[in-house]
Amino acid sequence: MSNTREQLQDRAEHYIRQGGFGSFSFRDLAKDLNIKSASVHYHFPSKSDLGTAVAERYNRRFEHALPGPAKSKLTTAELLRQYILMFYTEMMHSKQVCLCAMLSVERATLTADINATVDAFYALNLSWLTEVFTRDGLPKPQAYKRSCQVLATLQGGLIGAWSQQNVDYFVQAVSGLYKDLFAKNLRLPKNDPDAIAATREA
Amino acid sequence: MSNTREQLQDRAEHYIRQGGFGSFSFRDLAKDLNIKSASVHYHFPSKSDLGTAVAERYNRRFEHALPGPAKSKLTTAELLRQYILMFYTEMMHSKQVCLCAMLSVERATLTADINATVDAFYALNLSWLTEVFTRDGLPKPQAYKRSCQVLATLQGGLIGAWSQQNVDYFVQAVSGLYKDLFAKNLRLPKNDPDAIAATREA
DNA sequence: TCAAATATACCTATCAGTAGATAGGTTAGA
DNA sequence: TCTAACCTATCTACTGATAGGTATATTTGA
Repeated sequence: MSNTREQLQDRAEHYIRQGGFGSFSFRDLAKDLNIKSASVHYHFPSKSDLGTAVAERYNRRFEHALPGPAKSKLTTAELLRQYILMFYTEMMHSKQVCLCAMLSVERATLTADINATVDAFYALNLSWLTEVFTRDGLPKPQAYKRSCQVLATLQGGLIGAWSQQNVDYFVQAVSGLYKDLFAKNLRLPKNDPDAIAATREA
Repeated sequence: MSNTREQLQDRAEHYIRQGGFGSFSFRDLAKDLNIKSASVHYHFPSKSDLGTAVAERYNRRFEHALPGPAKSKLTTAELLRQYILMFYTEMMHSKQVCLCAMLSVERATLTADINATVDAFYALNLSWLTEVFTRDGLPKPQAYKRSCQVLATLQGGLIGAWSQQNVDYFVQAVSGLYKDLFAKNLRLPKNDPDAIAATREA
């Protein structure tokens, strides 16, 4: 796997998660890597191919980072906390929004390939969450309801925080949710002032 | 106020709420109204002007639709139900996402004018929600936390439902939230099968 | 072993299409 | 006669994409 190909995906993901799929061109990517736009087409024949590759890579990364709920000895509350942290920390130090939240919004302008990969993201997350909630005896319909609620709050929190350039919005939204679910406070790593400042300036 | 100007905003809002600000051109609008793109520039000199006008109009509409919490004799639960319904019904029969959720996501590519109007949307909603929650004695920090949670869930729910073309995702997420807040079920108008089918096909 | 063939990763040059925007002309109604 | 609301025509900039060339490295076969 060539390094260039990976770097192109890195840059594309960066652009998508800041301004959406339409916010960058092959020439932008080329400039970033000091190559020509025709060379970008060598690695990804079409922009849809690139978008699909980036989204698939994102899903794989997400899937790999999810703690296996069945085998895990962690409590449900702790599993959920780790799940929330995945969103939180990535936002904190990459100052970016969930890739699939961005692509969700642009759905009408994207190719079927990309949309299918975004669909897979939802399926992946909802099935993991449902599994977690079902674990301690919650009936499947309730577990599914909870899953939708959690994912919606997380994505909505990210988008609102990004829009207002205020990480606290995310923290407030999610800690409210967590308390409703587990009747205890959500512990998050201390708000790093540098990261927040960096988010503001971006 | 010319009719054309209003129609242009209607069409622009429609495009934005389906595919984002970058998903349409002045030529698209011109075609929709059977005029020329130069005439669109007559009404809105720049695309930023148009975007700002559309977002401001959206805010005004939202503000007007919000029931005044102070004077209202409705319970907090009922006020919230009505608030939720604003998002729900608009999604149901316009098959579209919250305008500001779309614009939030594209923030990095938009002008300062548009972004300021989106900021005003969050301020407007959060202050209304906070006022509602404060009404029955909830301390301000808790009320604010609730407000972030509610708005995040609603916007995240809309985006997820739009992405998956499945209204039920929104309903699940929001009814979960509502039950946490008021310990009773959220009553929503029956899912209109036609509207859902229409959403799926779009 | 060494030349021929192939593959990889880039390049130049260019295409047709579309974008937002502007200058300046036309028309119809007050 | 003035102005609002359109028009034609055109500009520059940028988009994704393609054709075809080059240099380097790797693999293959006699």
